[in-house]
Amino acid sequence: MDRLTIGQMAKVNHVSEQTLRLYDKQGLLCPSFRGDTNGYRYYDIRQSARLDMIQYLKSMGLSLKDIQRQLARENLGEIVTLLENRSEAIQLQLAALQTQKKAVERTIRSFERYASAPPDGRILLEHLEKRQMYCIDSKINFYDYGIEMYEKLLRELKNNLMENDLSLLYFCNVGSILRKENLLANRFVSTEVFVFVEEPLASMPQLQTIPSGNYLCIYCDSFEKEKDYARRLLSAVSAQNYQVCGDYICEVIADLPVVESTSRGMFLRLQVPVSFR
Amino acid sequence: MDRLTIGQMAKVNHVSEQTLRLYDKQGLLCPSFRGDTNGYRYYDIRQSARLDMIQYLKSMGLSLKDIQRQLARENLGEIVTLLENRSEAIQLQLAALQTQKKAVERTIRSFERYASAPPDGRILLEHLEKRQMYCIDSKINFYDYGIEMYEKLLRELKNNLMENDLSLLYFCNVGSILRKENLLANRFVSTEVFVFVEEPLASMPQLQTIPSGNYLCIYCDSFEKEKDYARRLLSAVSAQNYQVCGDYICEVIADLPVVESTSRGMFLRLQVPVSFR
DNA sequence: ATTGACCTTATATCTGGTATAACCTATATA
DNA sequence: TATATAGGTTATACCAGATATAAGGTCAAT
Repeated sequence: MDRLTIGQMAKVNHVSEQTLRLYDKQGLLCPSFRGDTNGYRYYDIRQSARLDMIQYLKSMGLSLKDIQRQLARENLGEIVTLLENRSEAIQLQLAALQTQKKAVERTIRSFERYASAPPDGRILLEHLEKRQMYCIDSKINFYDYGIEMYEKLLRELKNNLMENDLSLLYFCNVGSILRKENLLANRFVSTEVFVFVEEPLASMPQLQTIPSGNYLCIYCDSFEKEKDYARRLLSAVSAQNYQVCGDYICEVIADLPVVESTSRGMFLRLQVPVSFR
Repeated sequence: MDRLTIGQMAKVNHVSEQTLRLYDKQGLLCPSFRGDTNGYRYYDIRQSARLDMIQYLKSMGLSLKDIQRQLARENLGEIVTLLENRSEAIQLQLAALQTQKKAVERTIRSFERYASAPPDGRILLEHLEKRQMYCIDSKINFYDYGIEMYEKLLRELKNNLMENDLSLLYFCNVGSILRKENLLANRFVSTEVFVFVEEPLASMPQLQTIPSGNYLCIYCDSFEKEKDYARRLLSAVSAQNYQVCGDYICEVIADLPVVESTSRGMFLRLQVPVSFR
C-alpha cells in the first residue's frame, strides 16, 4: 500500500506542502494516516481524487469554505445553486472589469491629449462631437467664491453620483456651464457643475446632452485666469465674425496626477459653440 | 478658512474615517493641519482633489503603492506605462474570467446530465459530436493494476497538463482509450489516458480528435465493473448488428462532489463508435 | 556520529480595508 | 459643574488563501 509523505503528495499533485497542511487544518483534505511516533502526514494516492475536486472547484472561483461545505454534505442541488450564484458573480465582475478597462484606455488617451495640448492662451476652432453630461444645479454662483467653494460643489456632485450608484470612474472629466445669455451679458453667474459620462445611461433628470458642432476654444492653465480668458474668447468670437449659438463650457481637461498635494492642478478648455454669421 | 475634521472629510467624500487614517499613515493623503493639543486631523476642502485622484486611480485597479508612487513624483510618462500595464493585466483577467465562466456553466450542465443520466447497466445508442482530447501514453497497462495505478496515471496526465500551462479547469472530464483492435480481440490493454478539452488549443502532439458519430454507450457506476460492462457492450454490438468502427472510450462523466473522502466516486459512460452493417 | 533531506508547529507577511477596544476631547444640556 | 453623546486618538486583530520563515524533530545513508 502506497503511503505518500506530504512532500510526495505535493509533488505529484502540483501543490505546495504548505497548502496541503492548510487544507488539513481546514478539514478539506486530511491525510489518511498520521505517524504514531513522528506525527507525519501520510496520504493515500486515491486521495488525489478529492484534491482534484478541490482544485477544480477552486479554479472556478469557489472559496475554500464553500468547497468544504460542498464536500462535507454531498448535496447535488445545492452545488448547482452555488455554481449559478458564482456564474452571476462572474458576470458582474466581467462587466466591472470591462468598464475599468475602458476607463484605463480613456485615461491613457486623455494623457496623450494633455501632453499634446495647445499652450495656455491659444485660441482654436474645434469640431466637437455630441457629449452627454451628468449635471447638478447647486443654486450657488461659484464665480462669487474661490476655489474652495468650487471644491464644495464638486463634493455635492460626487455625492449625487454615488447616490445614483454611478461609478466614480466618471468623476474625472468635470466642468461647469455658463448659460449663453449670461455669457453674452458678461455676467459670470453659474450654479451648474457636471461630469461628462460616456455610456448610454438610464434616463435621469440630471442628464443633459450638448450637440456636436464647432466650438471656439481657449486653453487655460489656471482656475484664476478663467474670467479673463473667457472674455478673450468672446472678443475672438466677434473679431472672427462668429456668433455664439449655445452655452459656454469650462471643461477640466486633465486634473490627473498633475495634482499638487494641496490643490487641484488644472488645465482647462474654455469653449463656446459658434455658428458662422 | 474651512478646516474639516476627519468625520466631515469622510462624509463629503464618501470614504470611511478608517480609510482616511490609513491613507494618512501610508502617506497618500495627509491632513494639512494637525491639532496641537488634541492631535486631531484637520483637512482642507481642497485636498478633496487629491482624494478624487486617489479614488479615480484606485477604481481603475491600481494599488495604493502604485498610486503613492505616482502622486509622489509627478511623472507623466511613467503613469502612462503603468496604465498600459494595467490594461494588459485587465485583459488577462478578462480572459481568465471568461474561461472560468464557461467552466462553471459546463459544470452546471454536467450536473444536470448526471442527474438525468440513464441508470447503471443501460445500453443506448447516442449521437456524439466531434471531441478533442489531450491524451498521454503512460506505457503502463492500467487494466493490469487497480485504481491506485489509475490515479497515478492521472497524476502524470495532470503534470503534463500543467507543464504545458493548461488550466486545471480541463482536469474534470477524464477518460481512457482502448484501441479498436484490442477491444475486438477482447484484450484489455490500454496505456492511454486523456482529458477532454473544449477550446481550440495551439497544436500539440498530445491533442487528438475523435469524430462525431453514433456511439453505443453503456452506463456504469463503478470502476470495477468496467471490463464486464465493456463485454456486454460488445455483445450488444453484435446482437444489434452494428459494426465497431473506432476506438473504445471509457469516459468519467461525473467525478464531481459525488466524491467519497477516500476515493473517486465514479459514473462512467463506456462507449464505442458503431456503423450500421 | 553526522549530514542532508524531510517533516513538525508556530508565526509573520501580503492587500485594502473593516472592526474592536480603550481612551481622550468637544459641545450642549440638566 | 456634571454628564451625555458625539466624535476624535491609537493600537490591535480580522478577512482569504496562500507564502515565507524560524526553530526544532525525524529518517536514511554514509
